[in-house]
Amino acid sequence: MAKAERGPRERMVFSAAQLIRRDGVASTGMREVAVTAAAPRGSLQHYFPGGKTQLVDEAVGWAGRYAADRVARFLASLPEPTPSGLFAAMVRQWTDEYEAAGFAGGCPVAAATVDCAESVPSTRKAASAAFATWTGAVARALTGMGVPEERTGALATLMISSLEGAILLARADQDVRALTTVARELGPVLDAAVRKPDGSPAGGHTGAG
Amino acid sequence: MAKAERGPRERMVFSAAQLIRRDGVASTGMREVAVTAAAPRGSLQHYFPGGKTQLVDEAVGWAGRYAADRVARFLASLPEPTPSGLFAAMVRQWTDEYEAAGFAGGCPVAAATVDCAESVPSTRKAASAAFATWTGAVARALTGMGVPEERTGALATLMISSLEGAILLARADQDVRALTTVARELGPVLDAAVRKPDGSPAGGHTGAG
DNA sequence: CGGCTACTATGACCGCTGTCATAGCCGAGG
DNA sequence: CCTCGGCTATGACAGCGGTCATAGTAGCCG
Repeated sequence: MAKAERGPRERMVFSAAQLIRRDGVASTGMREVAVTAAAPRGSLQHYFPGGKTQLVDEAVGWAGRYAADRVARFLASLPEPTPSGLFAAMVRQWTDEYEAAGFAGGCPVAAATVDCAESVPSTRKAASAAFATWTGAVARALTGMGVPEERTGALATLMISSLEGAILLARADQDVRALTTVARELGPVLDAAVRKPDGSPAGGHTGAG
Repeated sequence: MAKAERGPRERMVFSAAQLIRRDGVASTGMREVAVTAAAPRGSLQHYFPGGKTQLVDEAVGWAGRYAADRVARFLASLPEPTPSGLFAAMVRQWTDEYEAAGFAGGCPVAAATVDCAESVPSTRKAASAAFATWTGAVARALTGMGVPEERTGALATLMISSLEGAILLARADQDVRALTTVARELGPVLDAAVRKPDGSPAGGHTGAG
C-alpha cells in the first residue's frame, strides 16, 4: 500500500479509508483517524468542515479512483491482455493481501454502502460514483481487449459484483477460496466475449432484449 | 416477509436482522431492536445474556437459515428447475423488494461481515456459517438439477458472490440494473454445467487442478 | 398463604462519539 | 513592533451506546 505521504489532509483521507475497510464506517472514530494519520485532531475540523460525512465521502471517492488506477496498472503490466487475465489480476490483489497480511480489511466502498446507503445520502452517492469509476475503468479495459462495446458494461458489472461478493465470503471464511473460485469460473466466460479475428459471434448474447 | 410472530425472543432476533440489514451492525441499537420488536427492553438481557454479540450472531444465523429455506422454496416452485431459473428466482427476490419497497436494506450477513469480521470473532464465524448454510442449499439444488457434484460447490459460490456484489451495487446506485445484469450474464453459464442426457462434457472444466 | 421461577420494567453508570468553542503557535507582510 | 491567516491544540458538551443493578409482576406449585 505505497502512498505518497503528501499532506496531512491526504493522510487523513487515506487513513479513514483504511479504517473503514477494517471496521466499517460507524465504528471508525474521527479521533482514531487523526491518530492513525499522525495528524493533529484539530486539523479534522479545519480540513473537513463538513464533518465525518465529508471525510467518509472523500475516502470513498479516493478508493474508487484507487481501484480504477489499479485496473489501468494491471492492464499495463499484462503482456498479452485478456479479460480473464485482468480479472485474475484484480482477484490476486486480494488473495495476495489476505495471504500476506490476514483478513483484516474488505472493500471500503462496500463498507460505506452497507453502513450508509440508507442513512447518509451523500455517502451513498459517493459509493455509487466510486463503483461507476471502477466499472468504467474495467469496461474501457475490456473494450481495448476486443470485447464488443455493447457487452463491456455488463461484463464489468459482473466482474465487480463477483469480486465484491467473493471478498465478503473470503473475509467471513478467512479463506481465499471464494476468490480463487470466482476467478477460475469466470475466466473462460469473460474470454469468450472477446471478438475473434475471424469474426465469429463471440460466445454469449450480444445484447438481448 | 411473512413471519410467524411467535415469541418475543424470535421477534427480537428477526427485528435485529431487519435493522442490521438497513443500518449495519454498529448503527443498530439494542433499544431500537426492542422497540421494533414490540418487546420489553428488559427482555434483552433476559433472553440474550451474551449481550449484543449474541443477538447479532443469532440474527445472522437466522438469516442464513432463511436464505437456505428460500432456495428450497424456489426449487419447489419452479416447474422445470434449471440453474439459471434458480438464480433468476434468487435475484428476483431482491429486485422485487427493491422495486416495491425501495433500496433500504441489503443482506444482513454481508452487513455483519463488513462490520464485525475483524472485531468480533464469534460474529465472523456466524457469518461464515450462514454463508455455508446458504451455499450448501444452493449446491444441493444444483445437484438435483444434474450438475456434476464436483462443480456444484464452485457454482454455488459463484452465484452467491455475484448476488451479494450485485446487491451492493444496486443499493449504491438505487437501481436494480446490476442485479438483472448478473442474472442475465450468469444464466447461460450456469445452465451449461448441467450434465446432458447424451453424456456430453457439460461445458466448463470438471475440476481443474 | 409462602416460595419459587420466568419475565418485565426502569433507572443509573460509564465510555465513547462527533462537534463546537476557544486559545495558541508561527511565518508573512507591512 | 503589530496584525493577519493558516494551522494546531485542548477542553467541554450533549447525546447515545451497551450493560449492570434492582425492583416489580405474573403464574405455577405446594
